[in-house]
Amino acid sequence: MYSQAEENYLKTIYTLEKEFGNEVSTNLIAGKIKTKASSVTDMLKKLANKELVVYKKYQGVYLTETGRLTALKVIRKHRLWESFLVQKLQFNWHEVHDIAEQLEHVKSEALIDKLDAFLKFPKLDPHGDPIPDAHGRTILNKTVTIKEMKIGSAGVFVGVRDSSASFLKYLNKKNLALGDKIKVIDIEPFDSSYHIETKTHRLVITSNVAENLCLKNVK
Amino acid sequence: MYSQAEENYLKTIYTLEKEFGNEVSTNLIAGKIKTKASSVTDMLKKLANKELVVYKKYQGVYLTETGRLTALKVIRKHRLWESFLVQKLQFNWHEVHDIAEQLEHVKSEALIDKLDAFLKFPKLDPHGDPIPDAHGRTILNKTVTIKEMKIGSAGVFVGVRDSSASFLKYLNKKNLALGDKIKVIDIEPFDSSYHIETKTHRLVITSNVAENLCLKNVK
DNA sequence: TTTAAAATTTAGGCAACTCTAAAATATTAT
DNA sequence: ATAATATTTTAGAGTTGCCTAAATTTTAAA
Repeated sequence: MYSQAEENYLKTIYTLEKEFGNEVSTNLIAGKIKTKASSVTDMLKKLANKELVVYKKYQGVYLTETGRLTALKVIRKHRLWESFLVQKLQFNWHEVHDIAEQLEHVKSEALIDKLDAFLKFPKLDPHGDPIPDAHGRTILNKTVTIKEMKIGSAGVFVGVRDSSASFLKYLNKKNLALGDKIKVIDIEPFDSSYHIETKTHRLVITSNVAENLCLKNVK
Repeated sequence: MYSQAEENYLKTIYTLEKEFGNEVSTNLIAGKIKTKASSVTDMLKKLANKELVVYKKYQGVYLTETGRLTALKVIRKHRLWESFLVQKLQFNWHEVHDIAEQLEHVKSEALIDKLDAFLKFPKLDPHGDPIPDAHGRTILNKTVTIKEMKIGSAGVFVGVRDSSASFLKYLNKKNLALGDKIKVIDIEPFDSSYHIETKTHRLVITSNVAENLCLKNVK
């Protein structure tokens, strides 16, 4: 079993690899988890000893297969807990991150399997990110932003590009929630604003907003 | 906020106070949480500095009001999580303790309040122990063992006196679960065994078992 | 009431994880 | 190519929570 600190490093390295390509630098990690570079160096040595990462002094790190799988298991737990918090406990999706950050370190295979079943094996979390299965596999998560859609097409709102608190609050205010079916009614050529429609209401969003809303199953 | 270790000590001191009266000894605590007496001494000093316990060298400890409330909040979380695991995730009640032991340390008032609501504000956990409310208050938990019941009376099975794994397994095998309505059909004077009835079946239990099953709302 | 046994505390140390400050290495700009 | 700058590592140290071994205090027994 790995410590919470180790799990956090692995998860961080995993997401940084995705974002910036392989070979993650010490400073990048330090920035992400708000520690000092020297602390990161210490931990990287420890992870390298356990063969969870490949680390060469001054050259950055990347995950081994074991490291990647371990990271994915933590991410799986994080996203399942987030789904639980939103779907079952009625949290808003911008409130759940810090809580899931703690829950993801609870150790029990049985717990996470049963939670998965309880939630009916969701494939995407409330932010629209894919939930890895027990083997670390995820579905292809082909999403399209509203900006890429044509008039008359519709899809299911599954995620955002910008997950800043302010943007998430904007969505709440406008009554746009994950899982909503959204249809593009009209596109205004003048300012490329979008007229969209949900089950309950219609509204106009700016092009800026349109490129931050991700939809699935667009037809 | 208190560390996990601190919370565990407070919880342990609370339950030992209940079981053995005030002024809990170092060795008692050490035995309960499987550490050495010297480690306990270290921690007691720390807790005393934070005014969570009153501690006099060689004289044992007892909780302050703050300490007691903090302990009760941890116990509240533990029991709510146990209820969740059994009621929603279909765990058996003898499997949930170790998982709840981890979940009880997750920090979030909102989380525990929403969990409480999701479970419909239960008053007793799966073991029949009372769940403190946010202020540390519990319902009077008047229970009666089968041994104390008369022929023809019935009640709701809410807890056990002996919560050893082997006894809990026995109950599972006999298909006796928390929440079952149990009626006393007959008492055999010869060996004082009890003939009891649930919604689904009848069985005979020894006097030994009868004094370990607690029922509520007995009429 | 003195002594032997049991319980508790102190002293010194270890492991995990963090930090600051200084040293080493890499990168960039001239 | 070399100097200046930025990045990374090392060295040394602090905190939490645990340990063992030795010293102290309490308790129970003779």
